[in-house]
Amino acid sequence: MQDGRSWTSEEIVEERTPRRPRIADVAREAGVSKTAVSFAFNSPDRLAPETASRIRDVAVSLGYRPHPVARMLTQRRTLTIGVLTPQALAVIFSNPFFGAFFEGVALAAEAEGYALHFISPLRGSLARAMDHATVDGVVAVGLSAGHPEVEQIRAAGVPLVMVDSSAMPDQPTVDIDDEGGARAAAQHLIDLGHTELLIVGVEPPFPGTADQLEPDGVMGRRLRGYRAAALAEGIEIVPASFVVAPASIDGGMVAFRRAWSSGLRPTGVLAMSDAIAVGVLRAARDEGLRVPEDISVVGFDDLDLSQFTDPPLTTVHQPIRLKGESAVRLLLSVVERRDPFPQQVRLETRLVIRGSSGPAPRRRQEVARVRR
Amino acid sequence: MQDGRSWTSEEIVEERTPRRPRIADVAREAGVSKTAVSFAFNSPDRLAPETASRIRDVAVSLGYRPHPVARMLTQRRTLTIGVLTPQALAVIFSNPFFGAFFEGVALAAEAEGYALHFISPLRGSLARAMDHATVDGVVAVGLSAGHPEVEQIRAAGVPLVMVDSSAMPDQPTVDIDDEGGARAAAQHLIDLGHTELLIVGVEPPFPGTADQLEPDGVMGRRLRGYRAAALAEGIEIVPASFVVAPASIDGGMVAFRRAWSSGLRPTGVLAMSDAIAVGVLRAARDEGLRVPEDISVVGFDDLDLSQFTDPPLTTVHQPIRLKGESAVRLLLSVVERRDPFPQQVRLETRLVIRGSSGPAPRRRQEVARVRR
DNA sequence: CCGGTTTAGCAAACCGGTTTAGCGGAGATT
DNA sequence: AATCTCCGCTAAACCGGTTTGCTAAACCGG
Repeated sequence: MQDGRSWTSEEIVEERTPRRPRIADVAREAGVSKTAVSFAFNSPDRLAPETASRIRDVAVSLGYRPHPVARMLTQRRTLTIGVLTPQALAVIFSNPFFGAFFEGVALAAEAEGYALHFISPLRGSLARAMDHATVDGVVAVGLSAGHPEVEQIRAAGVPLVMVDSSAMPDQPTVDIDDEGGARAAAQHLIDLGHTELLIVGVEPPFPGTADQLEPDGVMGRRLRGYRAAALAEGIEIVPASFVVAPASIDGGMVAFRRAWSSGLRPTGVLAMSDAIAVGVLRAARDEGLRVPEDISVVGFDDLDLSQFTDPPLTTVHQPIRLKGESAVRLLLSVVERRDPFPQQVRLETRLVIRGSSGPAPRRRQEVARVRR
Repeated sequence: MQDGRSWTSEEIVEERTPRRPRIADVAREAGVSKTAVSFAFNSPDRLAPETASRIRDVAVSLGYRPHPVARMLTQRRTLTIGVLTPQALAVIFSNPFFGAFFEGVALAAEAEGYALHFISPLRGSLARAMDHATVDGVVAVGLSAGHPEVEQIRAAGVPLVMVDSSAMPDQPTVDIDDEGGARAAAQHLIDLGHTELLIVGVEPPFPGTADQLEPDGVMGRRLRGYRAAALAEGIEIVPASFVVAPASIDGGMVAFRRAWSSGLRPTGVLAMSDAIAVGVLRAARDEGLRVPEDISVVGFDDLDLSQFTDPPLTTVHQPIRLKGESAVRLLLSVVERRDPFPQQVRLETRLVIRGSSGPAPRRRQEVARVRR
């Protein structure tokens, strides 16, 4: 005030970054109460038509939009569903399986007007990430049932649907017939005369996990399916012929190369993911093997790209998009209290026979000879 | 009260679903003020150590966790960044390009402790979706500059970084050297002797858009690159040899088939996306053409899968993940007010020559004859 | 003209936290 | 002993909306 001028608070405000207009600003400008402004937006029928439209005019002229966070607080709903993954999003998004899965999730969510919020371990902690997540419900994918966060989420009273984890009673879940699909895949190779099988599983995200192989997890179920078919035909699956790899093309290549150079000479490979199968395909070819003449490869998932590989991949089809859709629909049914009873959805799988599987080579030498 | 008993309000509450404990509950139970509880969580150093730990004990025994929405409201930050796409998420997630892009986005976001919130047109309206989005900033990808939402977001004071849209002054953007990449691709084919070129562009998401081809958009820039190289060699690109297709394998197949059956006999195809290029590859083979002997195909993007196609795809590499990372880093630098000056980041492209391109066939008949 | 019902709009409470200003008491300083 | 400082904690204001309860005026039929 040294210049003899007095500053009104309004002027001072103008000097700074223009504050986001609040409901009170609109109310003052329009000469009504905050309530009226709120009504103008949410229940215009409680206002005289001309009042409502006048308020709205003032609102747009001020550039006012109700603050979404404040609105969430009072309405107790966020119109957002959380997608929880035990791995970093960066590795999730690189996986075509999740691409398809999220497609289904997005489809069902958008249809009901919900947005998607991805929750992944922040600085290593899923719990910390959950604390920041403003969601009406959560779809957790690939989270093992024993994971500590599960209980935390349930305790927080947030509706939860688990996808592809071991079965949990009184907990909505969505999964597929992993065992049946795997059995069909193994049966297929066995029917073609294969007896030397290599199984490539999916490496669990946390190497440090105590129970490396939960018998009830996805991998456990698939392994059980493979084994069941083999056992029925008297074929033995030795531990050495079961390896794991990251669920990627590279992972599959590395795994096959390692198995091959360790002396294994399978004529049939059962991969628990298409990405791995594609990697096996490539690695096998690099070894000079012909597919399917020298070696057969069967995948799992039936990704879009699997019909375009060379040769097209024989694989176990699972309805990935539908899985995502089902999970969200199930979730929303409990979020919106339409159906408080936890449901368990199990989707079908089926073997899709394409070009990467064929009759086993007559004699093992035939294969061995090829190797250089 | 007909039974002569009086109900305390507490008992009534107990009858219903157990309310989520609030900060006041913890305060009462621990015999302290709300402030103390808040301090126990956020600035424990302002409390006597034993008080803080006692409060925390009470909190866990009650299962209390601060309500994230309430916390957002006071702290004025959501620790979430929004990803805005002009198309439905269901179509976005099916596109491997976005998979890779989101990988980069997720990487940079998670590194700074931010979660991801996807904003897509809700019931057709991006504006409506934005109104519900609780984010500290937005990365908009593929949004044309003229899109009305852009102004709305800026007016709302939400920091915004635009990726792959036409350049906007005083607006942070991230894009790539589309023109240079395209020029290199076309030059490559021309150097190989190709003169009959087919260009397949990416169909814009909104067929109804007035300016189908913004000269400054991604497609406009790439087309300009193709044209520049052709023009320099005196090769003419007639409108008929420029077609568009959805950015998918299927889209590429359909587009090529249609072009072929309409009588076009290109010896070289310039596709503006790898997905399209892969589709072209397949469709060409379906027509009995050999790649690259009869026809060469050059893509754009260099997706992971492009090195695994048959033959491996010659394509223009762009650093997709880096693009996502850069966008988020740029965004966070303004969100966290480290750098208020809008920056424009332009990333390099480079031609990657693989197996899908080769010398043009000697005579055009040579190609025509192949056709059945 | 009167009692009863609608209508239009307001003040205050509330959602569930954080933050500011300040207060009483203990220990240190003069 | 009086004053100062620091510590540990609290009351109240605040973030920006929605919702409840209520009132004054307008409307209505009799």
